[in-house]
Amino acid sequence: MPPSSTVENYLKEVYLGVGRLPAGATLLPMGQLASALGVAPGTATTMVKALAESGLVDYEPYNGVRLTAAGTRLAATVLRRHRLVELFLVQVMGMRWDEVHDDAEHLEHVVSDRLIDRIDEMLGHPETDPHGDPIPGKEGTIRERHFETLLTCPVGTRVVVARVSDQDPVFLRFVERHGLKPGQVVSVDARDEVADAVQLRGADDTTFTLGARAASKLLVDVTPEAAAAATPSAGRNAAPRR
Amino acid sequence: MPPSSTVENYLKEVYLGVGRLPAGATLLPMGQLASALGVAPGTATTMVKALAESGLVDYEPYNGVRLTAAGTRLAATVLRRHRLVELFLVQVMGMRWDEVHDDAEHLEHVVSDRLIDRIDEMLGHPETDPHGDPIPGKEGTIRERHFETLLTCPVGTRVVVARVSDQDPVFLRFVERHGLKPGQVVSVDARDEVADAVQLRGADDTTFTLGARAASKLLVDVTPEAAAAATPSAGRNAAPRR
DNA sequence: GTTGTATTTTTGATTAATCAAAATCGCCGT
DNA sequence: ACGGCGATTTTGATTAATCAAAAATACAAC
Repeated sequence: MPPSSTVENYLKEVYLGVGRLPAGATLLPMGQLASALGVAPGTATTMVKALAESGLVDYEPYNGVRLTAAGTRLAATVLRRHRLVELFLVQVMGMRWDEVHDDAEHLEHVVSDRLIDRIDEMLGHPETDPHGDPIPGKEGTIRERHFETLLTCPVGTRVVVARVSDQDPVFLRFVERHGLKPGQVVSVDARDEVADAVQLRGADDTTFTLGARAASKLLVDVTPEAAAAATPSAGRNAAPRR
Repeated sequence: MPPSSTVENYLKEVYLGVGRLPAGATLLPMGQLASALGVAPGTATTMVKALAESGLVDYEPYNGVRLTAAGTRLAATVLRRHRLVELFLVQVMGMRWDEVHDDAEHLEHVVSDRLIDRIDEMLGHPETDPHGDPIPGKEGTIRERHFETLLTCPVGTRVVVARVSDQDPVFLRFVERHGLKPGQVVSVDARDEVADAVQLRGADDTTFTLGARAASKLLVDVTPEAAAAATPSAGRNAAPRR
């Protein structure tokens, strides 16, 4: 009776899906859950009813799902495994940050507590994974910080990329090429509402443009302390230099 | 259509089961397969028929199963993943050799080719895992060496433990305590057929007794080269000293 | 208010893997 | 050669997860 991979995935997606909801909303519509999981709507409904039965989610027919405390705890441990594994694959195994997601997606369901603790220890109890996503604590605690995005942050100030909220390898490689990995510094030169784009200036003073959709996937830390602490060119979690 | 974990497990157990068959036999009885997998006999029959349909095994009703060439190749890649993972957990993650089996049992079904290649490379393309079991090659080739056991090897000569054919943690810890890990030297002082036991002398000249059942699980290399090459006290694949 | 549309739920089936228990088979021993 | 017993196969059901398509529902628009 450990939860099946399927159950773990549902809980994980409910957690992530609720996080992406517009401010104020707390119920994830079934359609969104179904498409995040790549299953038919009816499948999600059936499964969610079962999860509600087990006390892992609250389910309001026609309105959506939300995690209970127990469900949140479980989702957090899955996310913890996923993110620790991703960071491990980058830092220890020397894999690229854009190629670790799929392996992590599978490994998150099978690594034992003993092994995940070993990984956590080996990485020095890290707080975030290579994409800047927070790593939940051992007891299922998640500290989600709030960030601006390149679409909402003040123009002209140097900000530090904190998190990239898209796992697509193509996008991640693009982000890397432009020096936008978590930990790297950038500033918004201008923002053009009409053109739906932002003008950016990287640490090396090169400028480039990003569409609004892409810009909104780059979460940034606007506090002065962050800018001060940031390494000018190299991001965190880079592959081990030798 | 990658093979399911279940299929991989069936193929793996057919491979291992056939290996344990008395000399001459090549067909693994369904009962043995079923109990190795922990399923009811009928379940094994049903599944094996399906595997035969897919051309992975030869199935002779009432006689047993055997792998086809295709089945052998698949079994080898599963075994390769399992054994590389076990060695990785010991060498890189610093886990004990008696606690890695269960993790490997799960991981063997989910590690990607890319990751397993990375592990293989990181370990320097090892030939055997911590228990001395051979690691199949990338292309599904398995080189099984033939070994004597402490029950059949010559009395009085120094031999090198090559392989321990039992994954039980309790037994493995016992083996370790007595300096019988793969790579370590031992010699048989005497063998008593009636008492069903062997008198052993370890590298440090301590003597102890092993029952026949246990002795037969310790495969040894009796060639003089092996004895010459062996480190007197430390076995291969020991945890990284620091 | 009625109606339309998009979303959600229901329904009925399917697939993979399993079990328990009944039926069957192979073969050993006298 | 035959009876019986242990191993194997069959049978009938079950569980988890899924889909397609039909039915129901919510809500916004008119």
